[in-house]
Amino acid sequence: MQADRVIRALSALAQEHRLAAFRLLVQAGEQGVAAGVLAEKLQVPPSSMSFHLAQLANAGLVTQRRESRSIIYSADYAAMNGLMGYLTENCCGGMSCSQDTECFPSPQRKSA
Amino acid sequence: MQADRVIRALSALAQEHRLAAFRLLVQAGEQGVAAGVLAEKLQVPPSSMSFHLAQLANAGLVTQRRESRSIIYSADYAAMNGLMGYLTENCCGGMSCSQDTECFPSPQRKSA
DNA sequence: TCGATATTTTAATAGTTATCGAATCATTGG
DNA sequence: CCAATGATTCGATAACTATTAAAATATCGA
Repeated sequence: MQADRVIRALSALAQEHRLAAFRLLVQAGEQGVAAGVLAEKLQVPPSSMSFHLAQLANAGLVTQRRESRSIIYSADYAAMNGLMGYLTENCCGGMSCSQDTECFPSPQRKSA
Repeated sequence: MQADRVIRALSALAQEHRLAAFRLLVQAGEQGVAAGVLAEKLQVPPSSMSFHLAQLANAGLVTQRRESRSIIYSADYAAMNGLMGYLTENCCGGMSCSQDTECFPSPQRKSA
């Protein structure tokens, strides 16, 4: 992951509502959560939520799919892995048990 | 680490010059780097560098000490560990080899 | 003490981001 | 097709962030 993408990902997460939304999406897993549900859970008006979700999508941290009238957002674990990898490599002295620090519903290790 | 601190840390790193400065500080280790040296390496005017270093300090990611005329900045590995821990726990599904994902010149594991 | 060096603070300005109501677009059920 | 539902886009505004020259502060060496 190159610095430019990293900065967009960090900016995307560096905001109260977006960090909260992303956490919920991570919890929800592959299944994802509808935009309206996120707005309600976070007590944010729909247009604001939409704005924030667009930022997360632009940073590549979430994907979206339409399901009937709803638009369902899901965390992109590969992108988050990429971010964590960059931070570990470049901002952490390169430590951490390198061979296996993956975020979870990633290719391997399908979780519960 | 609580969400508020995490957001300040993420905001601090979500900027070209600050991310670059922090990377240099991580590389430099305990020894640290003077503000002026950072300004020169990053090709940023001193007053701008100072502004960015203040943001990093405010986020708790760096510490500073005076050494004669210079002010030496160093990465705070514990803070970075805290950030990584939060992200792993809350934004990654809680995976990663939890017992040992420390950034390096932390208490244990003194590095090369 | 004076001048030079290293850095921060101040202040003005430009640019970016957040907020949210209203208008718009897409999908569905009747 | 129409009304209802779920979501996004638009547009105005407020708040914050970045940039940098100039002034101020701190330390040192002579």
